[in-house]
Amino acid sequence: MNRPPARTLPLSPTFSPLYRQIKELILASLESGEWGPGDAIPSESDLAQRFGVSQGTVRKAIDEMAADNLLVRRQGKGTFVATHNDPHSFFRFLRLAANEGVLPTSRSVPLECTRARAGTDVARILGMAVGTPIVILRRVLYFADKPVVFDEVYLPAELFPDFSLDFLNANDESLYSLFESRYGVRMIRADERLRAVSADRVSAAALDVAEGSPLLLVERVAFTYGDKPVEWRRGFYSTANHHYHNELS
Amino acid sequence: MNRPPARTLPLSPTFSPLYRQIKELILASLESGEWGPGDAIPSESDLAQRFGVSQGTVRKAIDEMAADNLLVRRQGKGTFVATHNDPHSFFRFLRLAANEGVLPTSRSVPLECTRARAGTDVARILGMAVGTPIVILRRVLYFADKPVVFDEVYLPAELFPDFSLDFLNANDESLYSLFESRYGVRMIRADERLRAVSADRVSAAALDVAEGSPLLLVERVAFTYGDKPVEWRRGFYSTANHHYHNELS
DNA sequence: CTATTGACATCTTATATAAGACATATCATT
DNA sequence: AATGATATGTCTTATATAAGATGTCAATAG
Repeated sequence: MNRPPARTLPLSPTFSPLYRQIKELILASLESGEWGPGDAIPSESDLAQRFGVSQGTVRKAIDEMAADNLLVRRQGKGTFVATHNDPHSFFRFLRLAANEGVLPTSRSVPLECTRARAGTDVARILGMAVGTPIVILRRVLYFADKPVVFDEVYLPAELFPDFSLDFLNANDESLYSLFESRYGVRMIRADERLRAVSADRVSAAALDVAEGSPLLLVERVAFTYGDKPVEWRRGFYSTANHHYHNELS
Repeated sequence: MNRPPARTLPLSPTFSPLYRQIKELILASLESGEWGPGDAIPSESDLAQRFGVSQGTVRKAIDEMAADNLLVRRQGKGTFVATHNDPHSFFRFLRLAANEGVLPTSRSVPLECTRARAGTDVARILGMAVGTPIVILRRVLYFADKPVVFDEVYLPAELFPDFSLDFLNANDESLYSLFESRYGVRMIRADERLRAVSADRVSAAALDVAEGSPLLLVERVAFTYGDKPVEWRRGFYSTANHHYHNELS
């Protein structure tokens, strides 16, 4: 039988199996932009040759990255870089569902887009110095012409130049799709914290509910490659006819 | 090289790859109780011989089941049936986190345990006829001696005989751990729907908050093998110092 | 002549099997 | 307490077949 080539196994505290090292290499290529969102990456055997490992090892690395939603396999066609432009993963991060029936098509209405400087909260969450320029976007998501989600989005201004209301109105893609295609910032993971709060004047007005009525507050920190936080979002969900859906396993 | 044995591939609309068929067979053995929670299942090669396939095919089946949290691999020891008794997966379905610091140890205080008959809601959700006997449990979860979660749990009485307050007080395991060890009912998946609601008199009293204050309502349907629903739970979370944590990817 | 069809080659990923090297836990022996 | 045998899962490689997607090209029908 074919003996595998001799390999120096560090066995040290920093040991990681070969397929994971390959995963890191592929990840680096993704991060560097060698293959853009929606592109096909080279075939498994090409990558195997390039990295000097067997096709099965590359396969295992890609398997994990497909499970992480970083890559998408399509039998007979190839393996593709995941993209928020793909209608399939358009609402990958939106866990909203209608209490009955299916979620109707949504409409995003930007309210205002302002420039500011990071306070302590935003600075801590986005890993930046207090006073760093940020962009604040407020918008409402409508479903069947009813306001359901009022979002406040905080972004580092450095990464999103020219971000404006006009720009948003000219594009009807999803926000993350826009981030990806216009600014080259791909969201790959997010952390959410959910609480119940009373509607303040602003969110009550935006969502057309009584001040003080209960709202679901969804605070999200979204990360790009390297676990770098690049968005903080506070979403107020009106949960009279909708709910946040989560599957546990 | 070794040719695989000739195999009748149905290619029909109901085709499923061999490793998935093996998965179903292992699942059937789990469901039948051949290997109980916490037990080690036979080695991959044993299973391969038993099912007449190669070890690698068994491995792929087990890989998926480990990803589904049905099995747990332990290098050098074996593969084990997942259990809610394992401290590791004790709070597998509880997504509660403290706003700052780590979640302190919890204390579960049962309030009442009553018998009733299923109304239309419970009957629909648990897939039973209206009027089927059910058990209703109400309890409060305390963290650092503060009430945080008020739970109403609806169970089919048939599956949970002898369920009573005394019985609960005599056991300080988690509820699912109890279900598993005492009634042989293993929860393997759950669906949750989250909403913000106003505290009614009962939940306000249980959680020591003002009536009308906002609470996070977490409605959960938990399933056992074969996607059979066996628990409906309405949890009211006081989210002043805690939150529901969810990771998206 | 043009458009459609069908056969075919050639990509790709998906599935299946086998085997060697190795890490880790258990247990009996020294 | 240390040693060594054994069993097991893990990691890697190799090979072969199946099947989906797609383009080429010739035959065919209109």
